[in-house]
Amino acid sequence: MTIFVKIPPKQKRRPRTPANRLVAVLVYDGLCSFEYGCAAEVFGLARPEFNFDWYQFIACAVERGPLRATGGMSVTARGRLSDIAKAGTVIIPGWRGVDVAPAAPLLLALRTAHARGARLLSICSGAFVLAATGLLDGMRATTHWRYAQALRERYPRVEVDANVLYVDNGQILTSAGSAAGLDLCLHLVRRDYGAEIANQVARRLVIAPHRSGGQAQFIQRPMPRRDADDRLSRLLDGIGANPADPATIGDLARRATMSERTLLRRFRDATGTTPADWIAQARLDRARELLEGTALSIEDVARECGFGSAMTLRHHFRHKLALSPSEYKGRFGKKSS
DNA sequence: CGAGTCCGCCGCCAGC
DNA sequence: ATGCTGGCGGCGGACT
Repeated sequence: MTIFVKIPPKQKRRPRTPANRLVAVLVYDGLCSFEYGCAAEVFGLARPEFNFDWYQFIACAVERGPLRATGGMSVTARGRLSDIAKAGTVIIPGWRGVDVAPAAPLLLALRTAHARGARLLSICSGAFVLAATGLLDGMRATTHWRYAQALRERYPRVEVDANVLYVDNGQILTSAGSAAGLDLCLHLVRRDYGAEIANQVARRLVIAPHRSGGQAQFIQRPMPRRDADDRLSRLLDGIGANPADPATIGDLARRATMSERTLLRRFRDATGTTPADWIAQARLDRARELLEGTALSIEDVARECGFGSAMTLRHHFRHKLALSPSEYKGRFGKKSS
């Protein structure tokens, strides 16, 4: 698998606050609680750890409450449809059914928001609502793989790609099923505030490091590639495939055909971290696989995944996982009889 | 744990 | 001017 790195268009040292920080999330009868939760978790929590303004968050309902939500709850939203008119970002967290046509006032509100320049995001079956507005016509989009065929049939002008986590069309973004909504929301944070801030949000979410080595957001996209990004993408690809490969910064820079200084900068822009830290993370991932799935000794595992010695492996394990390799093996490894 | 060495990283600045 | 690049020097963390 080849991975492609999405680099935010422009990134400064200081976070770039989006002009309109109001995020409106649609609440409807039959609300998908989890998809809603993804948006609320990323955009709706207080973040005192940041010394700059975070997003404002408002839940908007079309119908009068209380409304049903999956999981046996009923909810009432503070906001109304009119609040969508003020939002800089509108999120559709799923939809109550692929056969249920969205009400005309909702579609109008979304089209108006789009014309005003607001960004529209859908999670999972929320793509059906966006498609109903006609705004997805001629665009690439995605949805939950279970609904991809239905979306194609109902909206043949939408180019449905079921093999990606999300699609970023700039002003309109769609994501695949359920948890891919988190990836998309984090992607937007990355666009707005940069990779480092997005990583901090991800860390607080305690998202499994397996998804991306715990750092950057990858998009698997069979799209026209950006040549400028290609060199770095290839490099990250190589590190992931063979983390044991010992390489100095100089080696990496040569492989990526850029100077060391530029590599460091581009690396941070794309991943929010440094090469050494990234490689250590990749090696740790590899070490965990080996500890889980093989009977190799700690010493062998250390050698195999590129740490110089068992001591170094222990050090990184302690540091990143607050656990020793042998504890990890005992807990997650194969039963040794 | 500490001393010594190494080098990864980043601020700064100059050049294109 | 602006934006990106690359070289230099130094600090601090990592490895011995």
